[in-house]
Amino acid sequence: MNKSQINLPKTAFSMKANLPTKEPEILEYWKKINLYEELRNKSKSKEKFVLHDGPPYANGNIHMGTALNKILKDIIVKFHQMDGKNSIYVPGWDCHGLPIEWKIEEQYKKNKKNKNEVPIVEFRKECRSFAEKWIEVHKSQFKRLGVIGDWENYYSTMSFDAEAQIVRELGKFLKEGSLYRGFKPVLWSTVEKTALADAEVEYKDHKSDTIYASFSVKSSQIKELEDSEIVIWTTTPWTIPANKALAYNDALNYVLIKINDENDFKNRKIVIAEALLESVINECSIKDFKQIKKFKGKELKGTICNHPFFNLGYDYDIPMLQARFVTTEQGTGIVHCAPSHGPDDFNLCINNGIKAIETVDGDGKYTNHVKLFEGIHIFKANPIVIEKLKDQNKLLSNGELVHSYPHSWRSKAPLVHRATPQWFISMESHKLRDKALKAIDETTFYPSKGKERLRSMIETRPDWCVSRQRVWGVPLPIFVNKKTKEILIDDEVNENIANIYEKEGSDCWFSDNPQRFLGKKYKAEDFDKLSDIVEVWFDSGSTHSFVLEKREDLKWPASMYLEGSDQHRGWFHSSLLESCGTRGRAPFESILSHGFVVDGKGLKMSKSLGNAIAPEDILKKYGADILRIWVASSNYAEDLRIDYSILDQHAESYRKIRNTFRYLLGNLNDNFPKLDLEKIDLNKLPELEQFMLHKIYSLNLNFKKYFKNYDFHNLYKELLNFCTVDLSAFYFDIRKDTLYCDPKESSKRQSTIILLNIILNSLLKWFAPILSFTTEEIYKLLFNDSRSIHLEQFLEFPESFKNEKLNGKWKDLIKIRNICNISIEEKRASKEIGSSLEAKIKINLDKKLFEITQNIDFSELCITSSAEVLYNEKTETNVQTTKAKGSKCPVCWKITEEACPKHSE
RNA sequence: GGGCCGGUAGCUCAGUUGGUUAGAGCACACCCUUGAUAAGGGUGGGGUCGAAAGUUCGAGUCUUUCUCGGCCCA
Repeated sequence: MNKSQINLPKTAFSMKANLPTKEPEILEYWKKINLYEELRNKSKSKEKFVLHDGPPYANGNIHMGTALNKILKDIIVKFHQMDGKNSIYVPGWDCHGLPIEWKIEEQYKKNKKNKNEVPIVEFRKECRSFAEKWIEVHKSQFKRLGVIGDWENYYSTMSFDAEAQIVRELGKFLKEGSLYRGFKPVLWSTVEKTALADAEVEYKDHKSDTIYASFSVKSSQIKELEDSEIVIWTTTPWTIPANKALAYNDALNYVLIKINDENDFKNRKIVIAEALLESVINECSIKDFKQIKKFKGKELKGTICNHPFFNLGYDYDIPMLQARFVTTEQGTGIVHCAPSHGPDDFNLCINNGIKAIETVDGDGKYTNHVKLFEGIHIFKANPIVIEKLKDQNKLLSNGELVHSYPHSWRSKAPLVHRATPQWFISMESHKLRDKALKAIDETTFYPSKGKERLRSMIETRPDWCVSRQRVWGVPLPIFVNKKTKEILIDDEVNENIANIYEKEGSDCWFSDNPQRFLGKKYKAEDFDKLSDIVEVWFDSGSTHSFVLEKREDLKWPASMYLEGSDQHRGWFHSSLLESCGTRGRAPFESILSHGFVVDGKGLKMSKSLGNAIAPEDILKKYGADILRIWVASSNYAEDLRIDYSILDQHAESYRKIRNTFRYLLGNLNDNFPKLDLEKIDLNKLPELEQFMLHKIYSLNLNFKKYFKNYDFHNLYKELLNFCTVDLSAFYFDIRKDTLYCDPKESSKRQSTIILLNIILNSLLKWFAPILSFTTEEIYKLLFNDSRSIHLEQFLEFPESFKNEKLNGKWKDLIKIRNICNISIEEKRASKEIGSSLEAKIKINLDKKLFEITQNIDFSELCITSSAEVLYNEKTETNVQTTKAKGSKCPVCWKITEEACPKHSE
């Protein structure tokens, strides 16, 4: 063999990746070969793994969070597919809801169009086409990330079959009786007679009447309070008739004072927060008083009061309840609660078993639930309330206050919180809470802390309000009997509505004669048809029913739901409740939740900070595979940091991996014969090759372990370390000599080629779920026919590859090698030698090490020109390096005093 | 403001039931190589484990407080 015959690597696989241009070509290729259909055909008979897509909202471009979510899903789906499952991913979109309504309304505003003059059906059509447009945009953006799924047959919450199924699902709650009509305060305009969303509210100054009113204590565990009064302050005197409770704060200090002034309050004792004493005595002009007692808020527990209008028929108990929202910013430190007229009030009361009722009608007039005030408009009620408080001797003081107050953006009229009829699913009536808690126990959570998070929310949440007074959504399919006020519960009617929606969608609810939905059994004139829509969380909470259950290719329950950790309150939550209510168990077997994408410093991404990175920019600069590495290498159990320096680092790792592949391909000259791993005669391989097979075998065990726990950052780290430590710096470096300089037919070189073949095959498959594009690029280069790496399975390695004894021995050898390197480095630093091939090493070993190294050529291992091993019991392992003498072989570059034994003919 | 989660080298991550001098890869510095070459190899520096206090013979690990950050709620 002479210099002209050395085997240098040669491959068509370029060092430069050029991902931003190459990846779209691969996407075209996947489209051409119908990869998704191929995958399904190939694995038809296999066990299913169904990752059910949590639908993103069809609005706006995708951001890093969405990209992370989709890539993580794709990585998991691909892992299961290659692990021998039929791993199916059907993407979906959430389409109904307020944000899209606003977008359309904004367009109306720009074009000076009035929403109220547009027929509902027409408005809804615009919402629908808006959502359709964004689905298409999202689709192409998600595909670009390398996500493989059934993009042609995606699901959406606005498809006719979805709308129909949502009606059927609601029908189940209706029939069961857990769906009931209740009341809940919403921001209401008595001018437009409609509810307003937060975004439709303008805050501006408003002059309100203020009162200090007193509630006499009926009973309390503080003895001195029993003939005292609790004083509250409010800017909405008209809500006093709806008062049901008083709120205090455990953490505050309160005082009991006795008033000595000559007026109606002489000799009366009142309770207020200590911190507000001064402002109260000023505002109420209390000149002469005496503090009787000071106590902690928590002592107020259990105190019951009487309503100021007790003697006018308001003879129910007013309990005092602890609430954190009570502060000492204003007022008296005790807050009057009308559950029908404030969200805080409502929540506090509902948690203490006090429900809101309809106290005010849509026009703003008191209903017959409010004694003495029925028919009076609330905006005219303040003077009457004040008058009656005075009559009852319960008014300490009154005045006026100009403060910021919510107004309608349209009519500019002041708004009120008004308890409106809403539809709730009870957490208790049919044990929904218990069912859900049990279902949580039966679910596997990744990471495990997700379980507690979801559980604590389910444990404390109030009944589920599923109605909204909006337009863009599935209409609540409910009729109420005009006379009896009873809800119509009839499967036939419900199914009739569902069937109609299935054919034409739900728009007809707003336009068609109600008789059409009621059928022949009932007369439309006997019923009120609801005009509410279903809240969108019920929509997406029902996806399992119209996607998983309905589609033949999927299965119910899903193998996994995977979303950001905010979805513990969102989709995980609503899906769990919906499914437990209708089917008694969760629609998922496992939940994987991931953290949020934050910037390099751990701060959230925001426009104002200017730290946001768009997926699009990353794709342009680096390519999807780099982004996929970022996903795989980050610990999704916590927040995921990203910035350009982090991406640069991953791009660097990518280059290392790519060059590992390039070395393999180059030395194989792009030839890749299929090997039967079982048939390899291990005894014919050199020990180094046997050791590497053991490495591959044990790496594969770790790989499986990590994958099973969805522990991708450790999995990726292990793969990367294998490339850098075990291959590049060790095996590849050592075997370069054999590959370049040994004859092609030599058994040592052929053994090396076998190993390269196995390593290439392993790496391709291990990396395929993560580096979906690059592994495909290589696969295409090796097999020039219509196949894809993603149609392959992970390799199974024969157990014979496992060799713990050899592994132990080679661990020692590598330790010795490291000591050799340090010794060589000394000579290099002192400029005695340059390349390690200029070195000659003498290694002193103790007896044990000496014995295991009998058959080892350290000149090969350490890439030196020669190596001598000596047995020396007294010293620890040590190495002496000297400069090799002789001449350099032009083929293998080893320096020998005689002619090169291998390369002189 | 409340609930939950988190803070280990410049970066991404390990660190078992508390137990030697806290690890890996990347990045960085220096050197070598020029037959993986816009590659490859070797050596090395770098951490009061967010802060403080406590429990303990011993704390990155357990407790408390504080601080910073994230999610959810108000």
